[in-house]
Amino acid sequence: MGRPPCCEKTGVKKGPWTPEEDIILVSYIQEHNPGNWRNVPTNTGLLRCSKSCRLRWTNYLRPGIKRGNFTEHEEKMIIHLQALLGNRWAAIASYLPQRTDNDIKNYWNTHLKKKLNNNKKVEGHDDHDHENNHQEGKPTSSSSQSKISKGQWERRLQTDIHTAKQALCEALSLNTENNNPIPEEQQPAVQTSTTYASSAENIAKLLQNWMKNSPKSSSSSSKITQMSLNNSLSIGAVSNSSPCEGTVNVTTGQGLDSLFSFNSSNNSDVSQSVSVDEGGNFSTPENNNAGIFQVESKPNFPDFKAENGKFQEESKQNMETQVPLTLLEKWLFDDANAQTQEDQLMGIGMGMAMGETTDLF
DNA sequence: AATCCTTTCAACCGCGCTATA
DNA sequence: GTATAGCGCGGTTGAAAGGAT
Repeated sequence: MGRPPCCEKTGVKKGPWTPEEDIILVSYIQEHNPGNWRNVPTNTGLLRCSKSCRLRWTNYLRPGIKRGNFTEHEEKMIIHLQALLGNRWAAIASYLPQRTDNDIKNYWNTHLKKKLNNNKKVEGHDDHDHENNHQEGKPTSSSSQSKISKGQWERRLQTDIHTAKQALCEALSLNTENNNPIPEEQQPAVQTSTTYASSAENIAKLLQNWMKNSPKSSSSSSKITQMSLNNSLSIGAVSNSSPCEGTVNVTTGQGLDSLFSFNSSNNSDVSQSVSVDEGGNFSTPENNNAGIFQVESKPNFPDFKAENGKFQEESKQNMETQVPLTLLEKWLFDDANAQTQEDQLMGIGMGMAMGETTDLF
């Protein structure tokens, strides 16, 4: 007896989502917040299964998603994290809050894997073991477990932990030490090109029409063109014409402002705790929460911390503690810093675990 | 211009985990 | 302790777009 289907197969629409469906879903979630996906199809009248709705939201419609080309910095982070975590895309995505796990997974499969393979060929490496482990979704460093003794394995495991901590620390510190590490001229066209542009523009048009007809739109309008945060992180109109990229050049109701406007568009993945007041103004505290994307909701704004998944968990934690770093990250920093010197002496710095990836850059 | 091949990525599928009754 | 529902995750698929012949 197999597992029952998540929903009735009959009468369920499949395939690409239309802008109209997107609008229905977005407007529903705007009112009810993400969660309880089971009820979404019935309440919205969408002929989609709940799973499809959730996927569409988390991978596409959710605010804060950056689309388009990956920056060199993002690429580097993905390569590092993939080497450490394996194909745990959701975990990797948690360190790139603007990217979805699906996006990262696709990018890895279509770009980075080839890039690494080419790099290996150029270097003449014959590292099939390493590659196989990636294929199987396991961290590289565990590849030799079966070949080494238990003592060696334990030692290796410890080394892996140190290396992981250090690499994560490095990846995170890239965020904090420099808000915009890539020179402007080297920045990819992420802000000016996106494969989603065409459909996003369709949605934007539909949204504008929809909002014109919406009673909400006339009640309170806020035009957000650009907001420079206290550390040069800018949010808002730096991006392209896609509403999902953070541009809110149209006059919208507050609810939709909050849906589409707080996407950080910088390329360094510096995550910010952004407060939005009732006038649509943004503010950010002094501290940068590396790896955490947090939005403090105020009245009339959807409570995005209630969103499911990792953001909810992390946001909740930060809402409660309001500390600059999560405990884990603090631990990583502290411990990795303490270990750096020791690891270098042991010859197990980043070079060993990341040898082939770091050479890329 | 037509056809075939390759690449990209949105969406689907199935399984595992967790919460709840 | 067990069954069930719901959600999240990773692997895979397939349509569309772009490139090569």
